[in-house]
Amino acid sequence: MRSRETILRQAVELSSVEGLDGLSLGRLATATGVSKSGLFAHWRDKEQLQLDAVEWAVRQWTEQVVGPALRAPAGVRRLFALHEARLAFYGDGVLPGGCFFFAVQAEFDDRPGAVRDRLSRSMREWQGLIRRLVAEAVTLGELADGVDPAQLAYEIDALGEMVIVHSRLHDGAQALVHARRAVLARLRALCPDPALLPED
Amino acid sequence: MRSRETILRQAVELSSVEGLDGLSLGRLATATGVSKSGLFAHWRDKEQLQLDAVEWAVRQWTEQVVGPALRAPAGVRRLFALHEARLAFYGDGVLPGGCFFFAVQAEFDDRPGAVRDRLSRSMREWQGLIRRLVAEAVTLGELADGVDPAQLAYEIDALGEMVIVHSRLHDGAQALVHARRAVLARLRALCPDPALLPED
DNA sequence: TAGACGACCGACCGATCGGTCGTATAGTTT
DNA sequence: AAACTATACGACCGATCGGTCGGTCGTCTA
Repeated sequence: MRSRETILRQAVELSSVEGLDGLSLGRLATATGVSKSGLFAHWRDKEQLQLDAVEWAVRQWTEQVVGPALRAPAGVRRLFALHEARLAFYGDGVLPGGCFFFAVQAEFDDRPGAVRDRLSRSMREWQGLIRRLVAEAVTLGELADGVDPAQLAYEIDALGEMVIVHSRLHDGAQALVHARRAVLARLRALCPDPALLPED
Repeated sequence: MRSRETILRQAVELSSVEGLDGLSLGRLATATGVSKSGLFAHWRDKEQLQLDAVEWAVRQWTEQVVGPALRAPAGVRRLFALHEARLAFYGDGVLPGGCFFFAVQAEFDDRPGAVRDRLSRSMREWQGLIRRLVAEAVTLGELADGVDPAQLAYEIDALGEMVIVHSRLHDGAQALVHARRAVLARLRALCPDPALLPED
């Protein structure tokens, strides 16, 4: 039996090009060396496979972005570590993780269903994580009082997310630099202790 | 003959849901009251229709976002006016303009072709416009010297663009407030003359 | 060793896709 | 009134889609 893992990875890779709904089960089958009906032995229908593919992608994100960041010291350093881990994930580029999420959420945000619900849940968790780290940094006194967690979380998320758009159309490396500098400058301006963050 | 304008508007509207490539010519035909073969009397093939649909959407953007902003006084006020016009365009929501661009660029950025080229050209022009307005504001002395136009343009564009993502998953109105406040605070920090920008 | 079972296959189904073609019709010209 | 032209139509094409079905083969168990 071809490993489920292999098939899901391949599904995510194909979906980052042709979309999760535009993903052809026939092409996925030949790409993984399985017959099309072989796929239906593992998944009831296309939607179940889509859900599992999203689940797999979310796990990659959690393991490679959230996990490493949580190992950084709590406070503003952990917040910036999360931002940097995300940029590193995008910068790798080999894994279609970044563009997968970007493409798929744009594809499904207008269409109700289990896939959209799963995606929006994961996005809400991501937003909540950033907000929580901001609030934590404020509590620790590492960010100025009066910082609105929701406002700052929006800014950090936006500055990181747009790397995806820019990296395709312009110079991807430059977008990463811009995204890093923007958040770094923003945090340094709000952080009483300059030693907690890198110079540049 | 049904007006080309009507058909293109309908095409953009449908594409914002099912994607520009996933757009079904059959559904577009019935939605506009034209037969499917009637569409082929106006456009050679699907790609030409897609290109015209993108062109139509770009024109909407130019007329409703770029145009009004350019009527504001030059300098940092024009820069902020551009940001506000964009947010207003997204906030309207009736026109699927915002999500159309977002969905379509995510759909085509991996697939070479005339549509992708047209989209990336228009995005490059958009980026260039912001950069030019930043540089202009610096020249007029309305922004601090040493401001990197490319860096600031990235930030303004990112903070505005993410409204699209957030408005679907969370509270859209709140995202608009966050985006407006973020850019306003950033510009006020760089602007020697506080009177040029609104309080909040 | 008999048999139950899960993985997998090739062939096939109805539906829908983009696109073509012959024809009917309305309006204009002669 | 007859002839011509532009426009749009319904019917149809091959290809591809998601999904089903009958059946094969290897493995594990009683």
